[in-house]
Amino acid sequence: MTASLDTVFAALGDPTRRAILSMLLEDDMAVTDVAEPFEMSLAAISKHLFILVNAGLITQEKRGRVKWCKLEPDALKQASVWMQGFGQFEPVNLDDFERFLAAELGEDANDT
Amino acid sequence: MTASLDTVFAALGDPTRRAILSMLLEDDMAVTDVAEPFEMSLAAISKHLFILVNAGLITQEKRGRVKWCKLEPDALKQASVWMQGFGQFEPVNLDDFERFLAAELGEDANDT
DNA sequence: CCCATCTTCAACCTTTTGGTTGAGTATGAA
DNA sequence: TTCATACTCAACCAAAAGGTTGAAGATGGG
Repeated sequence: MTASLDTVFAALGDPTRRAILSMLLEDDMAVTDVAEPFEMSLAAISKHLFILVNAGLITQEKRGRVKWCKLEPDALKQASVWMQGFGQFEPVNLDDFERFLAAELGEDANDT
Repeated sequence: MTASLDTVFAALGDPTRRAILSMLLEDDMAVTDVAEPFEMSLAAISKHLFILVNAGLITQEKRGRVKWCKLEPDALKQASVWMQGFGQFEPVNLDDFERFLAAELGEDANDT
């Protein structure tokens, strides 16, 4: 909603929230399912999700008892444009991304 | 140095720090000159600069009494790659950037 | 209706963040 | 030497962030 650079970058500054975004990249998820891999309470995840909603990075839709979380990648666009003003980074390198994503999930979202 | 996604995104989450980066885009600057436009103490700016150094977003070099601050745009690359994994944003749109930059400077770095 | 499930709310706690002030260090200039 | 400039350090403070727990609100199922 607000989606200022402040709220977007601040939201991205937390590894739990980045992991959540990565998970939602694969599919929409219910709140409980989002929380499952993490070693923290459901309430804590609920707060993280609220922060992501506030940054415009996800939306939530309640169907029945279940609240579905959906990634909204367009919210990253403004931030991406801001960053690219600092350097001509090669546009989209998905190989690099896959590696970073794997590292992120490996470090932050493991439930071992 | 550390330059994890955590530290980079967290550093970018503060409008003062983003404004500093925008200023350094034009030229290297001494700490005192960086602080000048802001309505906060030099010590506060010094701390912000330390956070930016820690995130790898700037480097500092002391020559004589003066400590020069230099932008290190490459530190944004990893974060940029991460973000681009969430959407195929048009690579570099400097027009958009100029507008956001102007808005940022107008809102955050005014000393009226 | 009764119960289980999904999610949030409220109160609380600890740590971090972002700021202040005053003193201290290092350097250059006269 | 003496003084001003450039910057950081240390102590402190208020507010925000990130977590907990227990209770409560919706909703669907039997």
